[in-house]
Amino acid sequence: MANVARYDREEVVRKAMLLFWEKGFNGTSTRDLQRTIDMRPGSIYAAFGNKEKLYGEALECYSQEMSGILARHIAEQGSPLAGLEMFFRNVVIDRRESNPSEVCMLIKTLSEVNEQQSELLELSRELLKRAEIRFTGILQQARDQGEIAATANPVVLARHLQVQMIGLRLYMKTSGKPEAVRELITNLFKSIAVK
Amino acid sequence: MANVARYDREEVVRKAMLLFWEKGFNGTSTRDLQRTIDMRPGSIYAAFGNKEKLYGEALECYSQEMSGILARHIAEQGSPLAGLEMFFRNVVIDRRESNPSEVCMLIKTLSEVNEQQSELLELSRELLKRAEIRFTGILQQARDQGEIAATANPVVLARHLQVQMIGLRLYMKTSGKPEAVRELITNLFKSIAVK
DNA sequence: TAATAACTTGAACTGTCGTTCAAGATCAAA
DNA sequence: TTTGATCTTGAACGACAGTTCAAGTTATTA
Repeated sequence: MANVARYDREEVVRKAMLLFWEKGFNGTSTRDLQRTIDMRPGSIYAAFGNKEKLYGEALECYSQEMSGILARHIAEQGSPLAGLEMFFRNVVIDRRESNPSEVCMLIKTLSEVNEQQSELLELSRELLKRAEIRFTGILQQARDQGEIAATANPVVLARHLQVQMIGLRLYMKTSGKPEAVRELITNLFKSIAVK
Repeated sequence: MANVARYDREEVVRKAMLLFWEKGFNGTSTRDLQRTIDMRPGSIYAAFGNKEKLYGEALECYSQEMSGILARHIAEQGSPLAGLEMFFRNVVIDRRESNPSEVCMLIKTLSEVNEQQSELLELSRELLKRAEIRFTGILQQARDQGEIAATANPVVLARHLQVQMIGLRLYMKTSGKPEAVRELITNLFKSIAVK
């Protein structure tokens, strides 16, 4: 064939994701990117097309990581509802300082990007929708196992959880009060659990 | 003394606010601003210092507007809790298309801005804190009037409302489902009201 | 009416942006 | 060992960013 790429695409996308997550789309310059992923402009544009498409791949990478974290918590707890609660605590409170940003990358994108990057807007909507569907499935399991009321509606509850996840992470960044947020999460799951 | 400014400062800041709210800090160029507020660079920099300071004034203008809207709803409803609920419906659902953005401008700032504009970060934190204190006061009134349980904690409840307001507005933009969001708001206020 | 302080104008500066592309390097196949 | 397709390099492009400032305009004061 010919010369073969000298970079690991997954690794590169992950590094780009961390930078984009921290600085946002407009806040990240292509020169920032070049340094971070250690590639020259020509290679980047040959591999990814442009900045927007690379950001798109970074968004998908972010989604996969979050999805993996959720799966791990559910497996560890051996219970859908307890797994969800641990996931909330972990993402909103514990990881807030080691992560590039306290805010969900999908939400950052949704609130930053305008109509000129409508593909990114649609992609973040799509990925958030998938997360909600994921929540719905987990809540159905919780209902089947009697962890939440048999009359509860998993679809409505999943929407509720999405609102909480979005709101809590931003409130964490706003207030800087982990104890207050911990209390809010506890109350949230108390109000969901079967009484 | 001498020549007098030919622009109305309040009006100019309000126009700048609407543009910044729509496009964000990094997404708004000074030339965008020049066109929108109809001032030349020299005048802008003489009046406001720089882009960041103008953005700061825009943030305060935004806060005042939101605060006014809340006050009007409470006055109209003649009840703290009903006023709050109408405020939520109005801001999250009714005004979403006429506003420059569906997302709260303070939250947009908080999630976009980095350490290089730490003044703006601190300012949005401060203004969000004021909003929360405002909520606390209203909830205290609601408790005094027996609209919520006498055992309810207005401070914790105000935090809860902040999380909801942030989450609901972003979820509205994510999902594009006003009916689902309306249901979430109804549930929220049902869960708060005295049973 | 002349002087002067305040405000406005817009060209221009320096720096950085996203992106392109010709030239060089690399490796599998012939 | 030569060929040739593929990938890498980094200088360079035009556009636009935030900001400055000398020159011009305006209205008040003396």
